[in-house]
Amino acid sequence: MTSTPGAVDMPEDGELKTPDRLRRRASRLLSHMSAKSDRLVTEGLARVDAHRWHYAVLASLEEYGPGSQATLSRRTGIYRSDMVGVLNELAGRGLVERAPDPGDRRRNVITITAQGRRLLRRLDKILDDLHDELLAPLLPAERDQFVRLLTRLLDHHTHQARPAP
Amino acid sequence: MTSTPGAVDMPEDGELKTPDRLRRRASRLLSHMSAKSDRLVTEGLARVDAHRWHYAVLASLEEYGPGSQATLSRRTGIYRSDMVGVLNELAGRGLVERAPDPGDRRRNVITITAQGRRLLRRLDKILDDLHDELLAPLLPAERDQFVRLLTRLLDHHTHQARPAP
DNA sequence: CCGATGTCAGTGACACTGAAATGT
DNA sequence: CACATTTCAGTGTCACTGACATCG
Repeated sequence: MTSTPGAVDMPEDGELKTPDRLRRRASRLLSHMSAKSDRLVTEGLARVDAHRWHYAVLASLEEYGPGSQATLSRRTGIYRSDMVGVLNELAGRGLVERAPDPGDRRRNVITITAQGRRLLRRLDKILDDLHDELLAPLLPAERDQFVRLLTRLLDHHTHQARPAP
Repeated sequence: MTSTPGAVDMPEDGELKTPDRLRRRASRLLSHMSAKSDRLVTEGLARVDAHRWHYAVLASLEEYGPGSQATLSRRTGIYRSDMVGVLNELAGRGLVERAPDPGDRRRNVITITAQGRRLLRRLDKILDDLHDELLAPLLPAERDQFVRLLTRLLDHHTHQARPAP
């Protein structure tokens, strides 16, 4: 047993009766839930030797079309510096093509390949299942609302201009 | 200007007309939103020389009463390895007291001090403001629902027994 | 002997910085 | 010249592991 005679009694989180609305801060909920979600997705994708940024880049390419590395960076939220390595990976696996932009010789134009599209289909299915697991306790309507609320929050904070770097 | 004559046209995220429901995955929304939230809170607390775990530990102590380090660890989600350093910090600032548990000589009992409570009040106010900023685009009722949905999700995934370590 | 606790040393992932080379 | 792009070489943070000594 956990309790020892004479020892100080220490209530755990689970033993609480009333939900502590005071301390259940949205920021903490977000942090912890995001950690769970990240682990779930990362592990799910690792089972097929894929990573989160694989999906992010491939999906972005299919949705918005080819783009420079800086463009992809802005679309996916992956830093320009890190994008280099990600694209090395993806190009090495034949999932994207990296070619110099004839119109602006600073840039590379990244294009998704047929193989990239095939992997994307597969990852999409896997992510559908993982999201079913992630959002399991919510009804379909609640899932929609959750996504809508999150989207509005994120849009608000990304369209907010950042202080000059 | 961004566009150069002859260069490949690359739509950015902001120029899109229809919201891409396909790609707006909950996991990605959570990750990105959590990142924003974490930065907001971290920066806000840094302005008064405090950290996220300061608040987590102090709030946990005030809500649930004194506890061992392992107990605090479970309540706050901070790893028990990391809790050592956190408590060194807090004890060094006179915000908590660390005393051996007479009933179980393995444990330390951590208690919040009067000064700790004072800081907690202050941090609570600061966090209230930060959350107003964080949840700005949502109406009060929507904020409640957002927190409720998050809470249900998190509860589901934390009460799920983890595979044996 | 098994398990919980407090501690330390260390790892891996990731967001982010700084700076250089090249081009507009 | 100021600015954008690609790249590389870092830093800091944080969740997490492994191991150890102490104790129940």
